Amino acid sequence: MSLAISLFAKKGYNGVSIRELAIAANLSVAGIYHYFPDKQSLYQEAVKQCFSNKAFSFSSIWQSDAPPKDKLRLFVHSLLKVMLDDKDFHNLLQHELLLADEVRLKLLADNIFRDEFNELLKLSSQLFPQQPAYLMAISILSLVFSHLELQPLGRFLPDYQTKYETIDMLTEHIVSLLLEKSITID
Amino acid sequence: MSLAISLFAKKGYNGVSIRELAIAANLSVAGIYHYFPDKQSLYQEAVKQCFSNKAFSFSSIWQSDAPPKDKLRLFVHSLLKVMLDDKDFHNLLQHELLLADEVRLKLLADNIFRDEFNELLKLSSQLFPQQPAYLMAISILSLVFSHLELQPLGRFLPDYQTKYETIDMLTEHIVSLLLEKSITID
DNA sequence: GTCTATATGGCGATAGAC
DNA sequence: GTCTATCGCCATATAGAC
Repeated sequence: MSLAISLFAKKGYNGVSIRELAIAANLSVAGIYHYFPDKQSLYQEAVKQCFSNKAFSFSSIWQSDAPPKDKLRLFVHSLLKVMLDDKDFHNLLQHELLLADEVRLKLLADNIFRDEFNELLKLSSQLFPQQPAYLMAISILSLVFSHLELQPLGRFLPDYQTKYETIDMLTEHIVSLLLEKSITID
Repeated sequence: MSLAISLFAKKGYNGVSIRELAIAANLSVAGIYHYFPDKQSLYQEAVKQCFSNKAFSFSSIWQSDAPPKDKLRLFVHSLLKVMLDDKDFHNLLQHELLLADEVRLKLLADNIFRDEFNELLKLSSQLFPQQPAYLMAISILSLVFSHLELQPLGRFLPDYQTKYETIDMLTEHIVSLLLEKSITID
């Protein structure tokens, strides 16, 4: 199944055939249909397993009594690590966002993201009381998410350096961007 | 051709058949092959046209003598507007980032994004001298990009309000997040 | 449970008339 | 330039033996 997840993550639903999945599973095509009624079911099971495997266990962060700023740093670092360690998760999530199937996105929101997002909302309202908590939480997620998403393109943009892809540098940048006053010249 | 762009943006390369494209173009399948040697060429032409249509004409912003902070606000607002006005562009870009074809991403970087990104780098180093310009520029793009990308999911998350999707509210949030000191409680 | 064999249909692409 | 007709292939899915 983990091979199926990987294939769907890399090539998308329409990019993977039952034949490929059968080979990856060391099974004949008919063998696949013994376990799943059709391709859609297989795909949805793959997504479900990939996402719930995470279980997004950031609970130790939320439960610690570290100061909010440290919690933010830990969260950003952990999220970056989860995404970098499991590119399949990142890619599958992007595919699901693109498909934008309302039913499946609602399941995702309720089952996978809801609790973590609530904690992130709390943290946001503590650290950034002058901003709407919802927008602030999305912004934090955006910074992590999109930095990774843009990396394949960024490698060809001016001023790019490989060190900008390291997890520590990204964490430091994102956290200080969020927390430190910018010294601006008007 | 704009119908082809729309189809590819919504369903991805593998999700659209030549037959669909033929119907959309009011042509027979063979008719399509009079103009394009194969499906790949048609797709690449669609991408090219969709992206260069933008030409990303933010030049008036860069050339103005407005203070840097105002330029930032104008840029964020304009980029949000471009993305919201042309969802096909946004979706097609996401598909291209997911495919991560090195050759095509390099073309994209060189032909479409390079000049605008250079301007954004300049602005970033003016406004945020304490941050690496590259990371800062990517962060600005990330905030715009991912807020939109996460909208379909965000609608099912706690604390969501429809007003958070308005272009003015998003602009205000992103700009003030970047420019204003956060009043944090340790 | 897993296989071979096959049904049925859509796919990308082409031939050749007009 | 645009069409109808068709090719060969691969897709999803099923039937039925073992």
